[in-house]
Amino acid sequence: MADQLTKVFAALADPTRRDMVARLSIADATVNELAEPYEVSVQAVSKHLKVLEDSGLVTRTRDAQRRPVHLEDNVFDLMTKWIERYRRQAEERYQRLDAVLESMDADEDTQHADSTAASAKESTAHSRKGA
Amino acid sequence: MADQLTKVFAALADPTRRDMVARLSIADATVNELAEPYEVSVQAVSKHLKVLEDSGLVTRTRDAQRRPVHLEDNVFDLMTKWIERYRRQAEERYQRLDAVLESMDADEDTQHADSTAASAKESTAHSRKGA
DNA sequence: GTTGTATTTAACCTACTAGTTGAATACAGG
DNA sequence: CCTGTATTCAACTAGTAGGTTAAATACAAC
Repeated sequence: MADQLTKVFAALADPTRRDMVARLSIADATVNELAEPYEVSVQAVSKHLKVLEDSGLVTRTRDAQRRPVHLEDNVFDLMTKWIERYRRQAEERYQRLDAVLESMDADEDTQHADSTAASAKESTAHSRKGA
Repeated sequence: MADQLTKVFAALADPTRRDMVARLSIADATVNELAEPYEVSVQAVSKHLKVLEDSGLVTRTRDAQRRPVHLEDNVFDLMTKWIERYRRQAEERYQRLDAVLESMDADEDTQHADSTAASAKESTAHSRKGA
């Protein structure tokens, strides 16, 4: 019932499932092959795959009694689009803020910064590294 | 105890929290401001913020009795790096597969494709669109 | 110091998640 | 047809997630 973005993020919020995705990025694999390196039961892995499948991250074909699992790389776009949208939004905002602070720096000798400006300036120290 | 990638994906696997992140990308906000548009209690929003904070997606400063929430956009990099790594891996693999299939297409008139090749070829139909 | 506002903590409930084991299903091969 | 292999389904359990209300804390302002 949840939208796909919710399902995809939830699917990847599990280290075992992320590891499965990592391995599937190299080659398709069957349930048993995928389960082999983990300590959990094959049934548990089958459940993980159901979650990944429901999220659209993988699909399964049929090959006799085997169910090869295949990674659907296009689903990644859904996430990156969401992430990039708000990252960009945030970055733009910080750029505007930086511009304001720079113009305040220019005045610093003549006019002393009040407490509001000081705290606003302090808040730029947080995460500006990619710049 | 979970690693940050797990926490970040889990944090974003909730529509309310994603919406908060979206709003915080535009401007910092207090708990009450954030809670206002949602139907849930302020306490519930406070919990959501704790999850976001534990994941590193937001930080909080102090301003009298208020606790302004601030989005840490650098955490997005963690996700995009993970995603891009495996997307690239998968894409490279498909490119190799496509190359193999193209060379098979070249032979198609003289030599009929066997069932293995046919099913392999069919599997390319899945998600090649960004190409 | 009492009152009002912002926020967190505590205790509790319900639903879901990830795991288990055991049984069922589907198919291949002798 | 029987056996082995691959996978799923069913039923159960322990832990966690997201919500609630009530109480506690922190601070401002009068």
